[in-house]
Amino acid sequence: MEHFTRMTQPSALHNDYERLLREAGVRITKQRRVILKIIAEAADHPDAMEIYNRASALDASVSLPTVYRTMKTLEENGAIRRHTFEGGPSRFEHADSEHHDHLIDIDTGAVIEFTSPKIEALQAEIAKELGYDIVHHRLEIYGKRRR
Amino acid sequence: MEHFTRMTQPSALHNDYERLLREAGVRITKQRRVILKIIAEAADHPDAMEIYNRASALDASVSLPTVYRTMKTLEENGAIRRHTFEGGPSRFEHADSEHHDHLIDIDTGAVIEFTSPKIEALQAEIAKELGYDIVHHRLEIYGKRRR
DNA sequence: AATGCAGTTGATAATCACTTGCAACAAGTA
DNA sequence: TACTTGTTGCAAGTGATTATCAACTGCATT
Repeated sequence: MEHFTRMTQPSALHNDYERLLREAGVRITKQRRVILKIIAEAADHPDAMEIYNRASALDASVSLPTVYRTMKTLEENGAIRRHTFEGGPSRFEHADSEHHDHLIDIDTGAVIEFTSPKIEALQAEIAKELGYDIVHHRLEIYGKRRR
Repeated sequence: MEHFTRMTQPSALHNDYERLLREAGVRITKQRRVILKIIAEAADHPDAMEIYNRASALDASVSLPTVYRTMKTLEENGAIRRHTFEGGPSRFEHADSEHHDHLIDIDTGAVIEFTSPKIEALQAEIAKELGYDIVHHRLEIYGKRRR
């Protein structure tokens, strides 16, 4: 079998990201620290509002605009990945995991992660043939659970 | 080589769609006829505003809300396909072509279509393994032209 | 530890991409 | 031609995200 699946694991690497961000000239404010913690511990793919809700519970000083600004900053620094699934708001996940694609359960919104080196290889081949360098790509399968 | 590419071809199948839509109980108003024509003749992937602009040039009585409403109706009846590429508004194309995926030029927004039966097969295999039936999927490669 | 300043923040307003409410209108059938 | 019901334009509303701006705060320096 050439592809495999996994569920996101909570990780405690936010301190590593703090170091990384600091080195990139990003100040570690208490709001960012809280948001970073939320992301690091999330086993799902929360959107900005959900991150705001979770963060507010830990520190009432976090505002929604700051969540959005922070997500952009973290994305630019490679600390998180942004997913724009169909019809909904952006959803985020920490970036300290291997690249993977998503299968979205149309009925529940649940997200299952998977990777397929073969598909990756085929994509690279196609891009090359068209004269392009891949910056990134997105593969989403929308499905219904078979029963 | 198992995959191939093609550019969208203008087609004059809008009359077929008129029949199809009528049979589905959708009234063919002059606004819808104009929009259908725009879509049928488009060789690119215009968004709602662009369709509105092109339609307005042919018939000033077409409004933006009607474009949006019509796109939804056409999508529900399988006359068009909607694409939600990253960061931008929905873009549309007529549905009388084979399924294909997209390579988006990050610098110009240009869209190149391609298909890869191998990738399709791998996706089916993955979904099956996860216990899902594929409703639809989306594969987008974002790249920069190699020079 | 106190200082200075550029980066950050919260509150508020604005923007973008759509969507909805509603009265006037027009397709397609009787 | 009349009728019935779907459609339309306009204006207002929504949801997600971004911009403005004065007040604030990391953090490098003194």
